[in-house]
Amino acid sequence: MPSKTTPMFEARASGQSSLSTVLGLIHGHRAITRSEICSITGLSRSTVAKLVTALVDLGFALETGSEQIDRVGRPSMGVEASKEVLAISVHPEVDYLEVKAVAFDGSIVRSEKLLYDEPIDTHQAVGDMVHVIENLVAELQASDTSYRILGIGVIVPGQINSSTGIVRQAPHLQWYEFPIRDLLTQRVPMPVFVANDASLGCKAEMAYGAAKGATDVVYMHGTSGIGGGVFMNGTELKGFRGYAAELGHMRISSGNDIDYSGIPGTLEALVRRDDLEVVLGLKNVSDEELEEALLNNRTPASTALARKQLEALGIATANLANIFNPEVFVLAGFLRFLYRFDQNYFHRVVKKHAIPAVLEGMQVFVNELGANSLAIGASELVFQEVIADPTKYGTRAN
Amino acid sequence: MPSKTTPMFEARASGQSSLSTVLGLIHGHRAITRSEICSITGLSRSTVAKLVTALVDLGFALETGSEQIDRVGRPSMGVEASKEVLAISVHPEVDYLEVKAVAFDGSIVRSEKLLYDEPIDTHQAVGDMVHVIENLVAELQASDTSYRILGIGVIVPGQINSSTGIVRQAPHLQWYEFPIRDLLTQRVPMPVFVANDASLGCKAEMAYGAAKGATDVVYMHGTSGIGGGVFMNGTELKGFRGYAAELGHMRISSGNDIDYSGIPGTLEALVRRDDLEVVLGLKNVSDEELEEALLNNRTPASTALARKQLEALGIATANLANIFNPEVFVLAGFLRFLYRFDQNYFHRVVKKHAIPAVLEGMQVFVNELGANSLAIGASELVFQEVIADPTKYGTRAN
DNA sequence: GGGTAAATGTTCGCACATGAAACAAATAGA
DNA sequence: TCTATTTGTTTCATGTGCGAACATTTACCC
Repeated sequence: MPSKTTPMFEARASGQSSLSTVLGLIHGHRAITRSEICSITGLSRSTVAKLVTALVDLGFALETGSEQIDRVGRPSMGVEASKEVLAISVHPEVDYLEVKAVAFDGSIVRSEKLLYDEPIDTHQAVGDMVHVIENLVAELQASDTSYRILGIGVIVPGQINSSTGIVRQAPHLQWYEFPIRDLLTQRVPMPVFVANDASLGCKAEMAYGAAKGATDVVYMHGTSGIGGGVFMNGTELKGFRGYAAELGHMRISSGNDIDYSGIPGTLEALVRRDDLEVVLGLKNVSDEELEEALLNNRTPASTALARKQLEALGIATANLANIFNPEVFVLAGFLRFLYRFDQNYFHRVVKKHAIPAVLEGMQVFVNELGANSLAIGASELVFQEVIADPTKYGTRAN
Repeated sequence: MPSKTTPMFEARASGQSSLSTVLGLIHGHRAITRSEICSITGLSRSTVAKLVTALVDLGFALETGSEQIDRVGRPSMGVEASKEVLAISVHPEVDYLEVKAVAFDGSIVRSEKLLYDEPIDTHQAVGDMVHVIENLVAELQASDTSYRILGIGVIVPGQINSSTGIVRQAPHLQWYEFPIRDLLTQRVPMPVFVANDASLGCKAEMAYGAAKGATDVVYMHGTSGIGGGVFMNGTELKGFRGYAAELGHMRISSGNDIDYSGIPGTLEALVRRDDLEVVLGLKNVSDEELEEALLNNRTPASTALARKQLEALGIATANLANIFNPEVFVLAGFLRFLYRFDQNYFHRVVKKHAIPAVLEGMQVFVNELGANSLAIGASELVFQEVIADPTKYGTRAN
């Protein structure tokens, strides 16, 4: 007796529960209509209605009046991500500590910054983080809005084991084998997640920036070294122990210049922000100043250096294109304006070293998101967890 | 009213339907007990019983008498993958065409080989494939066992777009932009899948060989060029258009030697099987002969060359370790004995160029599977499809 | 040899996610 | 105002999968 309903053993919608899927959609779009959810997920109207009501009950979403016009038919009801559900991002750097509260719809609700005149030790770093977080939480709880803070995402410029939450090395901060997650968890009553800065930048660009909508993305972030983030088929490349995507340490030349890890001929050894500052007669300037100087005061020496760096960057990009065949390649940090210095030259180098097929349809972008990109990425660490199991983090877990 | 049963909106077992999961387990283990299925999947005994019965009804599995002893309790019933469910692998090469019938339990049921004295054109290649396949099918259908042939997997030594089934380039075979899948589909009444040889070798080693049980694997296969296969978190790295994992074209040196694609300084340009033959005074020998000569007739010249190649291979391996942080690294083809020539030296080079963290727990293996590895990989193309939707391919799709 | 504990198979009923169908509601356009 | 279109709402049927109770088969102890 064949039936028109669900066939026996039907394959379920891609992996997670439908509740997660729908919550992910709402989060990703910030605002969406119920009918859009139907068409994207393929779920029926009745199911979507039930799921949305459940999410509203759980406090993750709000139903807004239908606003859309100009179309035949009953207008679909809008669903928005709650602005009261928050994650806290924590970003320790050499000369500052920045803590932000990011809402479930991606907006920044609060922001605190602590400046350091001199380097601090790990002990003080943790103390400061806890202190700033506690202040921020108190402030939020005192406000009129009834915020719900679900977790903390820590942005670390270095190698992290994301499953243990231990910082393996962050040369910049002089952190080595530093169990930051456990130390924070002990002192803050919330789940804590730790990730690499480049990985988070990539995540943010994919959610709301240059790589929006793309599923196969390679991201390179140039600060003092060069960090990388890779997403393939929508999921992050983590590797066996979580140390994957160390793109800066790729050896591309036979030269002997060494990078921060002592490896010769690597991308990071060849493409150095410091060298750009030197050739322009600058020291410790901001990205904005360096960009301004590089693009507008072109000298033979600076051009030669930029070209040399662009060649290395192009070779690395081609290698990564051959390896990953990405849809979008994002250049962030100082790579952004190094690329802009002469993007035609860069593309020529890439073309020379990549297999033609992998370049078909590949797009190179610079990062779109500015100062908040890392905070948004860090909030995603928390929100992805929430999306994976909404009932666990919801208000009325009845 | 809280209940002890499934909580509302419970997250379903990782993605697919339970029927797929269980069928995948049976396929992967060849033989497994119902209680093992329970503990691995977390499904209840009653559910597993129902699913196994369904799979037996569908013709994918058999229930065998319980054989296990030496344990308290009622012995669990064994479940085996059917030997009557088949996939056909087709492997065109320059000087031969090999077609095999692979059973759902991984065994090779039939094998046909057609030798060529001289290169053939694409038209003849397709004709020969169809012919050999038809013969094999007729032979199988005439046999006593009632085989069910579910699909064809084609192994191509070159770049494939796996979604369109077009061979972009296979320099060896002189195939360019060759829509092999559609051509075969038109003439053979079965689903046809096409994939790259290295990707299939990797798949097979993961299923039954050196990388068994690993989820994060990088595989390099040296024939004339160097092909690669990468699996991360259990899923294949395909990239945006399916051209990912072109590991041989990674540039690692500033040298000017070019590879098959005209790119200078790449792994493939530096690590060449031909060069090894030349330095040993050989020409067009088999892998076995070359291995024998390389390992047992060591001369200063061959040692110098092998070292040079091992250094390049080591740098590439380190780069890939930094990029992927794999659990297992598999070297196949002539890389297998190049590695064995001096594996200590290789490991020293890797260690020098990789970040220490990514080498923790990383294992380097040579391939374990021999002549049938590609056929098994090709059969997986078909079987994975079957596993994803068992009811579609089952016998009694009632 | 008989009893007991442990593990597994079997059967039954129930929970719940989901779709289909029928109906109600809200819009644009004629 | 009527019609077509689209969406929300309600109700019902179905299939997956769990738990519980009971049956079966083994090892082990006396």
